[in-house]
Amino acid sequence: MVRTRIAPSPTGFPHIGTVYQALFDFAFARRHDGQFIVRIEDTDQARFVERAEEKILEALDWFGLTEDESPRKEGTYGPYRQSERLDIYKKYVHELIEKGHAYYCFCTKERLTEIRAQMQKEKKIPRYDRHCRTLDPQQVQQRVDAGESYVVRMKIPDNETIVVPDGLRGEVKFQSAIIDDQVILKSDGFPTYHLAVVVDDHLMQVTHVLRGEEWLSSAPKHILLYRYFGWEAPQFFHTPLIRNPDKSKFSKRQGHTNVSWYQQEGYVPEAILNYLALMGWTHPQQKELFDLHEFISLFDFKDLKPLGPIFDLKKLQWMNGQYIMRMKEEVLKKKIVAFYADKHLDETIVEQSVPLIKERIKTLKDYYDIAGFLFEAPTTYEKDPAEHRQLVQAMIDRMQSVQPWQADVIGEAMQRLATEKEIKFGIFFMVLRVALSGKKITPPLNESMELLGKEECVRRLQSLA
RNA sequence: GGCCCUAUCGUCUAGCGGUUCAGGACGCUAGGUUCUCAUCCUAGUAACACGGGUUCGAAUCCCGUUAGGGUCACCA
Repeated sequence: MVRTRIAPSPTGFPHIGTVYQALFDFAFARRHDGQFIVRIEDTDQARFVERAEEKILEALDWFGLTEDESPRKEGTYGPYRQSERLDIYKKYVHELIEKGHAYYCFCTKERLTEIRAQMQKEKKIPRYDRHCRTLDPQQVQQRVDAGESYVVRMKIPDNETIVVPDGLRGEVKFQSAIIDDQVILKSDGFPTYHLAVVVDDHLMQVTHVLRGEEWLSSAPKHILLYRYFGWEAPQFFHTPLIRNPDKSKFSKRQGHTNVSWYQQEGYVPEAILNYLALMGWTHPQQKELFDLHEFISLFDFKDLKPLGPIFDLKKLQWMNGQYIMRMKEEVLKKKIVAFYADKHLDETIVEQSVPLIKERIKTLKDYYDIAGFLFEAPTTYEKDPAEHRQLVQAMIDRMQSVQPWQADVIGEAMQRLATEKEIKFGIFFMVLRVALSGKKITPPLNESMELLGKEECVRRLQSLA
């Protein structure tokens, strides 16, 4: 049985990095008829953001990466929100204390800051001095009973090599001597990530843990916890972090990390997923364009490469254009109408314009830039059409006689006029184009004119003549 | 700074000791098609970080250097 999970913290907007992770988890779980879980890691009350959980789940839906179990889809291993599992953690913390693998610590934050500063001054590794590790057990109990504030720390062995098996890198070795006695239960009664993640992954029977590379250095602590509990650890895969163009960790400042940005810019989820899949993974036939279904049938964690890819918006743009181009016209129409919901576009015009623009737009947002003139007459002109008053008047006259008002007939009539006037097509049609749309770049003119209707075309030209 | 990870065109990557003076894609440049733009077609641009080994032979294996990244919290 394969069970994967993402474990986002509700501390902000849905992050594209979370989607990146979810894509692999989802594909792997589907491929093996397993389950993909969403567990909300809300153990940091200070950073909690209202509605963040909801937005993360909505984002997954948008991408078609809907989970099998989560706070909104209770399975048999819930609850799926860590803040609702406090009793569970407490129980396991006590088990660790009883087994002698963890201990109470009463050190104040002030003291900790002090010793850290001291150690840094002495150029030693800044870590906890294990002061409370040797406290008298009876005194400890008294202080706890007296209600004194405490945390619980796990004991790290003195001199041991801890091996972290990583599916992408092999065995990564760490010396225990440099690892801190990590706090596993905070003074507010909440567990830290390290304890919660181990307990939950075990209890929820997660088999494959895919998480960011930033967790690799704390993985030995998790390995230790699994050992202390006597549990079998899941398989770990620490994925490279997506990077900014300057190779630093993908950040809001330099890149677009917020999923909603992509939605607002008119990217389609299929293209984003396809693009993301190509970061660190290669299709066996070197294919670049493939859908989620195909990806599921091929993906394995083992094929991931531990390199930190840079997010290239240009390529995403190209890919988005490819998806739009290949999309069924009916589907594209619906997406455009939905994207411009606030404009209440005339659906018939959108439908008829889709064949004209599908090869010309890279994002849904491009649609109105290129086809907006079909819905409203231009108010500004990229070139001054007033210079060609006479020509415009001639166009109007010729249009009146076009019958029927169809693209090919219109085109023929206009070409004939241009020939008569001895004007090059390029120049002639540019004047007409700008006069009708205000723009130098538009979809094919004849078809656009047919869509606009004779009356509207004439009206627009008359306002200039 | 310690520890850990990584190292092929600007970017994403193929390559898993010899058939590669390194292939594809995006981007960029030039040309063709065309009423603009886009699509499409053609061509071009551009990389094995460096230094040692191992080997008959290294982009491919080993070591070191350098560079980049991650991490060193009662945040995840």
